[in-house]
Amino acid sequence: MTSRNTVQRSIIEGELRQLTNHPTADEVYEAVHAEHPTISKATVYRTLSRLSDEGIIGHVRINNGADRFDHQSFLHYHVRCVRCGKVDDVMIPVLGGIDEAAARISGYEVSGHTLQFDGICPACQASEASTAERPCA
Amino acid sequence: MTSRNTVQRSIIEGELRQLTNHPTADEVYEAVHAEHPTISKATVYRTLSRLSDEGIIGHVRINNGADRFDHQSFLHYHVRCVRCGKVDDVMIPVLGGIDEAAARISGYEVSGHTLQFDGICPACQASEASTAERPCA
DNA sequence: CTTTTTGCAAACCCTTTGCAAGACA
DNA sequence: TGTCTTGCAAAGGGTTTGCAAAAAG
Repeated sequence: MTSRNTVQRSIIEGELRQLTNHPTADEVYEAVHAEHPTISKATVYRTLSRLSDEGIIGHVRINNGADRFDHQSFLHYHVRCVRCGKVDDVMIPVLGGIDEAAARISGYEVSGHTLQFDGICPACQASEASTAERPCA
Repeated sequence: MTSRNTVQRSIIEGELRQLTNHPTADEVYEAVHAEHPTISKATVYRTLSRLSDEGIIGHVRINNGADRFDHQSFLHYHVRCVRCGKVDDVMIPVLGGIDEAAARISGYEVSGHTLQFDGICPACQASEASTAERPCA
């Protein structure tokens, strides 16, 4: 139950703090691995999972794609580009009272919600306008 | 581009219409396979995907779990039991104007959104109260 | 007769797990 | 010490794909 401060843990958390674009576990692994080749993928997955369970980092579950991790752990929403897969924050106000409404209607004991937008990011909009169909960077 | 009316397609669609509990593709396959053993899993996956692309059925992307398909294709929300994995409809009103708000703030061209609640279903609440920790039916 | 769809099996992506060795408290 | 964490590799769940044969229009 007690979480230990291992070398790997602080490296992985530190790396996530640099990667502000909602990296996947695998992207975190690549970054970590580049500087610390001995750290394994399993450790990165396990550590990110622990950090998010402990509320230290955010865990963004994405429809249709790998889970992502977030240096910000408070509740906020995301939009995903259906062309290039990029994920950005959407800082609209948190939906107040909606969990209670859902609980009332469904009979579930509701603990939270996820809201995800789908769309086309500015970069892909631009490249679509000019070059017909090309995935953006 | 033209979608053909194959025997498999109508069997798969018909089966989904019977299964009103947001089955996974694999659950649809099991049901179809029970009566039509020659229909392959790949066909079920491909057909469900086509039907939902064409707006004939709904596609429910679930955080942390297999995609599900829905005999209802209009926009509505879902709640998922974190204990047993059950998925139910949550018939609260659709969030009006929220896509536009998200678009304004993010710069994305927003095409839609997904809202998913997490919680504990009535059955699991009951079994939790009595028998501590046991997944519900 | 042309194009889509099927069935099969293998491939694929993302993630988790068993286990023995190693690190932390 | 006693327990948690690591690294490795293998397994796992869910889904997609290449291909040749079959079916639809």
